[in-house]
Amino acid sequence: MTAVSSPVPRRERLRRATLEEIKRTAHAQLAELGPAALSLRGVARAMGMAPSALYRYVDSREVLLEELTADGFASLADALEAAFAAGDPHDHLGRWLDVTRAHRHWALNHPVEYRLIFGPRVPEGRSVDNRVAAELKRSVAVLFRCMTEAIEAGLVDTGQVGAGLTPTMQARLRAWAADHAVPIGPAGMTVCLTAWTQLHGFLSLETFGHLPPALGDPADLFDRQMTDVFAQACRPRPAG
Amino acid sequence: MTAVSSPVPRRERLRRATLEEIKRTAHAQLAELGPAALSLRGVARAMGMAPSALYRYVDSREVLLEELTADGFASLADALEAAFAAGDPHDHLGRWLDVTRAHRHWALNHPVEYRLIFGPRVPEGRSVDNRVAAELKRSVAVLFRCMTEAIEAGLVDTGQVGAGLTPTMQARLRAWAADHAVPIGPAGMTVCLTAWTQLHGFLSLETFGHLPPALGDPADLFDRQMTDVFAQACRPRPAG
DNA sequence: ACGCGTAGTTGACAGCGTTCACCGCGAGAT
DNA sequence: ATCTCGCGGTGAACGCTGTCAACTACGCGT
Repeated sequence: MTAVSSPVPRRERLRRATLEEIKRTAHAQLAELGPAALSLRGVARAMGMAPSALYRYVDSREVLLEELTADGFASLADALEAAFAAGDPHDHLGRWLDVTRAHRHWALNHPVEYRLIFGPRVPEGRSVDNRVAAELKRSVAVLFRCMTEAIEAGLVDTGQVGAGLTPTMQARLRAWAADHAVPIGPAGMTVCLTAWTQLHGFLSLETFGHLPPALGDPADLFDRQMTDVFAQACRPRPAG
Repeated sequence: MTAVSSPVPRRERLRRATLEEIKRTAHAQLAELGPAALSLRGVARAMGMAPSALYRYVDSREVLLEELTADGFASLADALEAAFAAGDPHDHLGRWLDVTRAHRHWALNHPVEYRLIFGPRVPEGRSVDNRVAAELKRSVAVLFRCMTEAIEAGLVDTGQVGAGLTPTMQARLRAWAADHAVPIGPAGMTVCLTAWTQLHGFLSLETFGHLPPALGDPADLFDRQMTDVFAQACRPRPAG
């Protein structure tokens, strides 16, 4: 604040500031109107500038939404990492519950963002090889870490879990793990994937409004499912 | 065709025909452009009529999409019921796999419809107490039936499953079961819910493009998860 | 002090959902 | 057989959207 020499040349600083304001304003509109109703003109109107001026900062409406999606994933990843860091490193089940509950609470507290980031990505192509993929990777990495540490602690019967997978699928899982820099084999990845699909299935049904409203707050159902999916990984498989 | 007396008074027949054509055309546009890009004007253009004429048949674009959503659920429910009917009534695991595979194949073969029906429903309200809810109910009812028959066959340890649920949640589950006319208790509903969330979590991640493309076709991962979720229901719970 | 790049403006184009006023034909009633 | 009314359909219009092009003004570096 008191610095006479700014590290960034002021011009760039102002640019970043307005870009930040654009994203803030867009986020606000998103939160109260939903992704479909977010309009560049509305953002410009709220900011008191001409619609076309936004194009100095944003390539298109789609790109802006993509940017907000990446921000959403980043926020989720932050929440998960915080829960992971605050958990007891020796109580693997407890920390797993902490992290998954954090996931659920983030979803419930950021319903529109959840819809945005976990809703259907645009049809085909759009190889989101950019920040979106990176932040998504960061958030699932936390879930993976919970499981890998449980595996390293000897809680999971990885031998039986891996059985029944085709070699090609094992290779693919290995590649996926390598892409996440997670030091586990196909068996561990299978456990992770099961946990992730279970978690996401519950939350997407809940936040997308497909669970009957009469169910109320299914917090204990969620806890039970998350406990079960963890516990199941810790036992030898039934013959499948 | 040869009838001289039409049961419906011709006027109504024509009306239903064009309405059907509207929905067919809209469905085509939906399949190749996605829900966001479906436009009434486009439908009218493809049908060779003025845009405003559509409003004689459809209240609004939103209502048309709702109608297509209901059709999608109906199509899914048909596929599930067919798989259920074709399955061996005594091989509960086999039939469960048949039904869930049918679900997955429907999702893969109707990607846009899947996004439409299982994507985020519009924010709050919109209590879709109409056909959408009915057809959704019909499709989950098939999954429920697989589980209830397995329970009736004595395959599931319902005693232990029900433990750990709060009384209010048990009551809600009971109400939900009653709403589906499914003769099972809260324990069975918990199993059903777990199976459903697992199933939907996998498919939504897959069809919404959140699984890494490097995974290829995760058919055997899907089979394993569906087998596990069924098998887990058939064993006594770990202490949770 | 000058010139240039950059942020911002106005204005326009095409497309969208939706509404309104009008029009013609076919069916039902007299 | 004629009259009338309603229903399907048209065209124009409004206000909204994303996006682009031409133009202006200001501030920075030389």
